[in-house]
Amino acid sequence: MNTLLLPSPPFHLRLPPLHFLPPPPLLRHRHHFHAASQQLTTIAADDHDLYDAALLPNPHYDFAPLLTFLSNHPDPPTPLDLVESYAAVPAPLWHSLIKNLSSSPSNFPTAYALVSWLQRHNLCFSYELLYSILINALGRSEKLYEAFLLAQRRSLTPLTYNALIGACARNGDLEKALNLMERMRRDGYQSDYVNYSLIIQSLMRNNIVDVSILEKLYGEMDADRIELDGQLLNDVATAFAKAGDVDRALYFLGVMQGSGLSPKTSTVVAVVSELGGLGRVEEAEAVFEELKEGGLKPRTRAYNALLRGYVKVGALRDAECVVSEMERCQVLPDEHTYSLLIDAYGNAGRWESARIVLKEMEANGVKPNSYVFSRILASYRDRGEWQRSFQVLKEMSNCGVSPDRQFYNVMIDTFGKYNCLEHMMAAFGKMKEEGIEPDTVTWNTLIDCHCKQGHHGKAEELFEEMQETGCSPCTTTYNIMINSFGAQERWDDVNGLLGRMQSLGLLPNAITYTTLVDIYGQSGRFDDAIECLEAMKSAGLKPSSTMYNALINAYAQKGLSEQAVNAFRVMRSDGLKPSILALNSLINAFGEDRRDAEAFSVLQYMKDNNLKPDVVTYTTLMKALVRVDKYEKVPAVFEEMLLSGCTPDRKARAMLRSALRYMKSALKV
DNA sequence: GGTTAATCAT
Repeated sequence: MNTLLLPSPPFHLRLPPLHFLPPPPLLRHRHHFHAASQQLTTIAADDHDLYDAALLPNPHYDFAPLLTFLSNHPDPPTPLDLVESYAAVPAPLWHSLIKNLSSSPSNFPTAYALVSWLQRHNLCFSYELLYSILINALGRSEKLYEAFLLAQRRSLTPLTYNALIGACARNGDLEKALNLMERMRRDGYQSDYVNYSLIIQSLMRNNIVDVSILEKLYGEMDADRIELDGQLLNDVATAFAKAGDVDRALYFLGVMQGSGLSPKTSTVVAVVSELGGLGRVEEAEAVFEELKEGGLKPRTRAYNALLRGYVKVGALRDAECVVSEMERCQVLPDEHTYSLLIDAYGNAGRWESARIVLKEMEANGVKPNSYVFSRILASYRDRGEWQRSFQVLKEMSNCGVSPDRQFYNVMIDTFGKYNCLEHMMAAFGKMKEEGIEPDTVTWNTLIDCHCKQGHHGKAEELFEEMQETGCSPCTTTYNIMINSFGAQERWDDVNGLLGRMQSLGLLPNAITYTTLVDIYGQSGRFDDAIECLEAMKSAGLKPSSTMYNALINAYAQKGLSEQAVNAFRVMRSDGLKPSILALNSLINAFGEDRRDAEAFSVLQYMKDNNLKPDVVTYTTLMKALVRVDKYEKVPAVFEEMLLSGCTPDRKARAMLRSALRYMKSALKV
């Protein structure tokens, strides 16, 4: 796993101007971190000779009699001469033998018997290492429960901690892995870098990366000065890309380049895809070009990532170019390629072209499936054209494709988001009629849409029904219900939900805490709100700007400008950048507190700090003026908004109109 | 590979 052993890079990334970032903090001490905990992985990497030696009949030691004896008599006494014949075996040979044995699940009982035997006769050193080899092997063969049993028989040491964390991460039990890591840190040990890789990989497995967890992990790695090897750098870069922090991801690509490592294609693809998703197509293209210049042939997934960007910004010509380049390079388009292309035509209102793509798809032997149609439906939903649902459904059946669960989930969400609760419930009924079992996403969508329309009673009924039909609520479900009970100021029920989460072992996430801050803040319970903020910090989650925004907003709406400013300061001292959202709330706070001059000084602050004021900024400023009866100053603000390139929306125009109305009535008097 | 939850102006 040493970075020096990796092949030299086939290409060098030239990155867009992002080199304002500080030098890599994690690479300063790469040669200093060699905790005992790493021995486990070191054995795997470095002791090939010994490892092989243990497989073969050893010139000095024949283990066969011992192993035969142990598999027949797991519970000795062992004849003394048998014990003595192994007294001089060097420890590394035992380590290798156990590792070799436990790599095959059928030999596991023998491996375990051997470890117990060695300990009983005190023939080896570092039993912790032996046990961690066993735990590690159990984790690799999906025997997490057995791994825990084995670990719990003794107090946890760095070696067993690491083996157990690895076992959890490999088996997708992220929560247990994180809890163990936390305990390990509290006990004063640092975790193995391999475990950081395994945990980050497990974090990415469901494709949505929780930024707070990632930030927390990265903070620990930084604090512990964990060495970032090639694998971990790739994992961290990919995770940051998938978490939406593409600048961080680009930075780690740069770090790899600087250390002479080549990023994996999958890492580059994740970055290109994320850049595309953010509409940063020039950068996406630049990184993609680097991939090609390095002599690597991009395949379908890489092209799809680039295509995503062009579709996102509506660059239809560029999107078409990508597809023709794929043809030229004989890279076969897949369902994803086609569905992106269909998205692009759909977004441009070119339904006919989209239909042609569907035909082409069939002609090329890629059968359209529910996935493609759910993408089409989602893009209509995002543009507000929920009526198209029926058309998509018809088109689908023309192609002989039946909707699957996820398609129905999108459809239910589409109707729910546009106030069509009857259509939504009808779709839900049809889904069940067709024998498709609703999942947590289905129920969450149904419940949340009812909450959003203010039908909290129905939402609660659905929450009960969900459980009656045997579908277990997840963290998201609880977050939705906490929000609903909070809106109704049912504080005991909110606590009831939190208690149930805890008894089920569901950890509150950043959204849970933010929701709590929001609902407590909105109803003026600021002490409770701040308590939640503290609880989040002590749970080890990094407070997000969203959370502070919720708090600032709550103070703002009550006209408590001093407290809002204070919350803003605390946010800054936590190292969070002021966002437009937070500053708009601050303007609102001053406005509601009749401090219009200060509201305008926030506008100045935005301009001085290269933050572009938006429609909300100007609308809130106009409101601040109305609040202090300075109607005559409103039109100038509206004017400035237009000049700064903001398109006024309904609310902005309404604000101007009401100011003009007040002016007129003031003139009459 | 697609779907769900929290933050700004009437």
